[in-house]
Amino acid sequence: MPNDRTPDSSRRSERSRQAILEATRALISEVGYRKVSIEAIAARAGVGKQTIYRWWPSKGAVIFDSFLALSESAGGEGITLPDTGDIEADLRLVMRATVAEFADPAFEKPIRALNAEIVNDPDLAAQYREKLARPVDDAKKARLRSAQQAGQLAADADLDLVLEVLYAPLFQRWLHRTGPLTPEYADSLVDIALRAFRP
Amino acid sequence: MPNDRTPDSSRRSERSRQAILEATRALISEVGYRKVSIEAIAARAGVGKQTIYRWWPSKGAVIFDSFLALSESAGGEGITLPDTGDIEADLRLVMRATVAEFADPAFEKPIRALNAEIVNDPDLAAQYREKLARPVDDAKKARLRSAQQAGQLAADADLDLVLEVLYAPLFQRWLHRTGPLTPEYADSLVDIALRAFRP
Amino acid sequence: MPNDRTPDSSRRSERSRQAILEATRALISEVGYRKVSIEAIAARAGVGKQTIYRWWPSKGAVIFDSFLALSESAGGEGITLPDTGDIEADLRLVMRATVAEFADPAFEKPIRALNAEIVNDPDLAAQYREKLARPVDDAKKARLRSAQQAGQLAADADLDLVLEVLYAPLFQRWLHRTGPLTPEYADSLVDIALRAFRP
Amino acid sequence: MPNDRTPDSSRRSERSRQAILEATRALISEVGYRKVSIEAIAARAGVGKQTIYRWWPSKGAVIFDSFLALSESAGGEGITLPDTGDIEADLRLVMRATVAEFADPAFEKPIRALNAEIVNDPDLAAQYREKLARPVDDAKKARLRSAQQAGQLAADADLDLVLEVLYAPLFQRWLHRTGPLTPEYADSLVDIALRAFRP
DNA sequence: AAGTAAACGAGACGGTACGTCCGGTCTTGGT
DNA sequence: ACCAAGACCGGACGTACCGTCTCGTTTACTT
Repeated sequence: MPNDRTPDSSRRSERSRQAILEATRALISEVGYRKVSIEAIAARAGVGKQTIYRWWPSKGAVIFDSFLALSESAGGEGITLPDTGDIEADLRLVMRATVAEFADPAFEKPIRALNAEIVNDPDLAAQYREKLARPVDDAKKARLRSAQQAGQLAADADLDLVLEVLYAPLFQRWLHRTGPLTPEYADSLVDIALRAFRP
Repeated sequence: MPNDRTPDSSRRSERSRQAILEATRALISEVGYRKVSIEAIAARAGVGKQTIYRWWPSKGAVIFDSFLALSESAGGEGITLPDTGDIEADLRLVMRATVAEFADPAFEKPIRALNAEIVNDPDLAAQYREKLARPVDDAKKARLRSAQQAGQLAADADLDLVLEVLYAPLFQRWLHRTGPLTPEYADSLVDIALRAFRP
Repeated sequence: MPNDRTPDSSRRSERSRQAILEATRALISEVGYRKVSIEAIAARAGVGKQTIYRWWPSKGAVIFDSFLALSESAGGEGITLPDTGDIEADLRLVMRATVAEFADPAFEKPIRALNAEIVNDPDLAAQYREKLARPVDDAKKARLRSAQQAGQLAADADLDLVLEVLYAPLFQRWLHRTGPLTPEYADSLVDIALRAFRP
Repeated sequence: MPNDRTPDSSRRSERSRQAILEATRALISEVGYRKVSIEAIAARAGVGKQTIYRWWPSKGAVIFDSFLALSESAGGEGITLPDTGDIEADLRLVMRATVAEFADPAFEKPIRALNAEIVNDPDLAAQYREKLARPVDDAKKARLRSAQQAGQLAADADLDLVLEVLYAPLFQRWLHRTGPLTPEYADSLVDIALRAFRP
C-alpha cells in the first residue's frame, strides 16, 4: 500500500525531469549557486513551478539530483581504482588527483555549494552519503582490502577509519582554507595513514 | 586616516550591538539557521534594520560576531590545556571533550550555522581561523610541543598536520553525519595520531 | 443537427452531470461564490476536470445550470399567480413573498453568485432571461393583463414597464444594499405602480 | 489611540499612490477588468506588490479607488443639477443623459466590472454608496426637493423612493440587458415617476 | 547651555523569490 | 467512447525578506 500523498511516478514526464536537471546545471554554472532559484529553473526548463515542487521537496534536492545525474552519466556504475600492487604508489596517485580536483576552480563553487546545503539538511546529507560518497568510498575500500590481503595494511584496520585519516584532513583544509593543497601534502597524508595502519 | 564611508564607531550604541548579537544567538537556537533573517534579528532586538546594515556587511558576519562575542566572554584570553606529562591521556581527555561538545544538541545548531556561512565566504573563513580557531589551536600545539620535548612525539612532526589528523576525521564525521561520535572513536583517533607521529 | 464540436450527448453520464450540479450548489452555499473553482467542483463531485470542460464552456455556465436544474425541479412548468380579483391585494402578497425570498440568507449567496456571472456574460444573461426570468414574468404579466381587463390598470400600460417599476427598485436595493427590504417597502412599491398605471 | 495595525499614512508615498491608480485605470481599459492583476498593476506602476497590499485590502478596492479618483477629478465636489423650474423637463434631461452614459461602450465595461465586484463584496458596496452614489443622489434629491417646494411633487414623497422608481428600472434593464435604453424609455420613466408622486 | 551631526527606531519603498492555487490542456488506465 | 484521475504549462496569488531610503527622535560631541 503506497503512501497516497506520493505522486504516481509512472505518470511522470521524463522529458520535464531531464529539462529541469539540465536547466539547473546550466544555471549553477552561469549565475552561481546562491542565485539559483526555483523560479529561474522552471523558466529555463520551460516547465511549471508546480512540476518541480511535485517531485522535489526543496531546492537543495533539485540541485543535488542535478549533481547526481552528472556523476552517474560520467562515472558509470562500477568504479575501480588502479591496483599496481604497491599501495603507497596507488594512494599517492589517487590523493594527488583528489587534491587537483579540489583545486580546480570549475569544481570549487558547486562543491562548496553542495556542502553548505548538506550542513543544515540531514536528508540531503543522507542522500549525499548513499548516492555520491558511497560508490567512491566502496572503490577505495576495495583497494585497501586488497592491500590488507597483501600484508601492506594491518589486517584488523577499520577501513572507514583509514579513509577518514586519508581524506578528512584534506577536506577540512579545503573547506576552511586553512592551508594550501599541494601534491606534497597529498603524499604526507598517505605516509601518515600507512604509518598509522602499518601491520 | 579613516575611510570616510565608515561610520564613526565612537558614536556606536553598545546597547544595540549587544541586543543584535543576543537576538541572533537566540534565533539560531530557536528557529534554526535557515529561518534567521535580518528582519527577524532587527525585530527581536528592537532595532532598526539600518542599524544592522550600518555595522555588518552580511548576515554571515552578524552570525559570526554573535559567536565571537560568546567565545570571548566564555573563553577568556589565555587558554591552556592540561599537561600531566602523559600525552596520550591528555589528548584522550581533550578529544573526548570535543566529541561531547559536538554531540550536544545545544551546540549543534549554532555550529552548523557558522559552518554554512564559512563555506562560501572566504573573508569569514579567514576571520574564523584568526579569531576562533587560532587561540584554541595554539593551546593544543603548545601541549604537543611539550610532548615533542618529552620525546613522546617525533621532533620533526608538523604540528598543524598532527592537529588535522586528530580533529579533521571527527569534524568530517560530524559535518556529514557519516557515523556516531563516541568516546571510543575519540580514543581511536588519539591512537592513530600517536602511532603516525611516533618518534 | 448538432454542432460537430459538441460531444455526443447521448453518451453523456447523467450521474456525473447531476453530481457536478449538486456539488456546485453545495459549494456556493458553503464557501461563497469567490471560492468556487472548477477544481473544487470536480473534487467535490468526484469527477474529472475534463468532464466539466467537455460539457460547459465556463464556470458561469456551470453555476447557471445548477440554478436552472434547481428551479426546474422546484418550479414545475406552469406557474400561476393568485387571482382574487383584487390586484392590489394580490400584488402585495407576491411582492412581500419576493422581499422575503431576497431576505432569506439561504438564497442570498446563490442569487448573488448568479448575478455576478450574469453581469459580465451576455450569453448567460440571455439564458437567464429565457430560462429563469421569462416563465415567472409571463405569469406575472398574465395576472396584470387580467387586472387590465378588470379596469384596475390602464389598458395601454406596457406590462414589461409595470414589472420593472414593481421589481427593479427592490432588486437594486438588494443588490447594492441601499436599504432594508421590509413588507412595508413591498407595499409602497405596489402603491406606486398602481398609482402610476392607474386607468 | 489609533489602531496599531493601520500603516501610518503620513509616510505614504503620494507618487506611488497616483502611479498605482493611473496604471489600474489604463489596464482596465486595455485588457478588460477580469484580466487585471495586482501583478500587472504593480509592474505597470513601477511599484512593489507589497505597496499595493499595504494600502488596499483587495483588488476590488484598488479598482474602486481608481474609479473614485477619476470621478473626483472630473466631478469636482459640489454637483448641482439644472433647475429651470420645470421638473419634468429637467428630469428628462438628466435621465436621457444617464441613458446615454450607460450606452457608451467606454463606460460599459468598467461599470459592469464594478457592479460584478460590488455584488459579492459588502464593504465595497458600502464604499460605492458613500463615495460614488451619494454625492450624485444628493444633488438629485436637492432638485426633487425644490420641485416639492414648487408643488410639482407630493410634499410627503420619500425622495429615496422617487430616485429608485426613476433609476432602478433603467439600471436593471441595462444590467440584465432586458431591453433597449432609448431616450423614449427615459421619458417614460419620468412620466411614471411624476404620475406616481404627483401631489 | 545651545547647537549640531551622527546614530537610532521605525517602517515604507522597489524588488525577487517563495510555495500555493487554479485555469485549461493533455495523457493514461479502467469500464 | 467516455470517464476518473491527475500531470502538465502557465500565471496570479499573497507573504517574507532583501537592501535602500526617508522620517522624526535621541544622544553625545562641539562651540
